[in-house]
Amino acid sequence: MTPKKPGFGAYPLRYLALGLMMKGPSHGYQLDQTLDEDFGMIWKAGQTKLYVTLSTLEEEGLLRSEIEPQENRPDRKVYHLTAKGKNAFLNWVHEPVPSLRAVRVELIAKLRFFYLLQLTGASELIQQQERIFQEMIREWGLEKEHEDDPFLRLVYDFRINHARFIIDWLDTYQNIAT
Amino acid sequence: MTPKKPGFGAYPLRYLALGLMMKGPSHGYQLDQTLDEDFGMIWKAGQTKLYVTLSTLEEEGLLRSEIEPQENRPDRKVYHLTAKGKNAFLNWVHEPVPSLRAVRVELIAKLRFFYLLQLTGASELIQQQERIFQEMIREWGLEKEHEDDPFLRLVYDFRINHARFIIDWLDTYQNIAT
DNA sequence: ACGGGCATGTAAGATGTTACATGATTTC
DNA sequence: GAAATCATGTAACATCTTACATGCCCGT
Repeated sequence: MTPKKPGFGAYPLRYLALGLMMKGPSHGYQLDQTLDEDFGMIWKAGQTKLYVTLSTLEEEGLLRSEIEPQENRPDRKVYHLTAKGKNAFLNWVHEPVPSLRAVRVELIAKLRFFYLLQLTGASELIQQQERIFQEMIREWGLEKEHEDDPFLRLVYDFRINHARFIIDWLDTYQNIAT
Repeated sequence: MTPKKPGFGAYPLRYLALGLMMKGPSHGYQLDQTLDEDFGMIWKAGQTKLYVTLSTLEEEGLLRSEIEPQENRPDRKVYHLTAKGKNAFLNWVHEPVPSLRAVRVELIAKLRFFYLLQLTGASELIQQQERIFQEMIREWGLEKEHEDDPFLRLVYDFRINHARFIIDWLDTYQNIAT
């Protein structure tokens, strides 16, 4: 009955689909192409997956659709955002991601939308995100239990430096792109 | 009929389970505890998942089991590696990972096994891995199509530096731990 | 008499993927 | 006449996760 865990794979596609319609109504085939143009380097979704996602989104009330008849071409099913859908997207896009591994795809997708849709609040998002990662670094630094295990020290070292690398990149991004 | 795509979530657990038995036969409950002790900081698997994985592995002929009766305790199902299972583990553990995102969990798990089981070849694995990532950097550097899009430049910058960070860490690891 | 440890699974449910179905039009 | 583009989906399959089932022993 409840979605609970949206699954790592399907999670962003919902929001990518919603986000693409922020510029106006569109139909599956076109969305698939726009997705490839604007997010192709970040995210590859099969065409069919997108259609499935769109149906789901309509069932959930985040989208609504009308059929647009065409001559000499198959009819189009044109979707547009509902208020609920717009809201869901805006909440998502302003929300920092909870983990380092979500940066590569999900956070970058969010930043992409800030850029493409010229949304405000990118700086705030980046700053929130940095604070979250700084807090992780602080907590990992406190873990003293692994002092006897050299392997664990290296793992924590990896994580801490990974987080630092991402924070640095976010700083660079903020300076250049906002 | 064929496994094809093992799925990102289940993939390492198979090999973790096999690897844990390299030290000798063991049963599900114990494996669950060892897994938590040795890999807890890297990987959390529910107890049930492990049992399911063990059954699957036995069906595939990578493990075999005997029941060990106990007094005043439930019987144990003691698994041991078959030749095929041992082989599958050794192949996996020496195989570099294909992507940056697989480093955090999968590559580190492999390195953990080199450490715990005192296997030879860690240096070779690290060097192969570095070559793979260096090749990625080279390819990303060649992508000139995104020169007009400042966002894409930043994304490629992110990837390249991400790969560099990981290569650096691998160097450090190799110097300290091998 | 109850919580925790020991020990193992099954079966159902949720989720994700993709092969296939359809069919007209335009371009080579 | 073959291939690509336009346009959409269904239904089956594969995979993953977890709620639940079972049951004894030990300590407090």
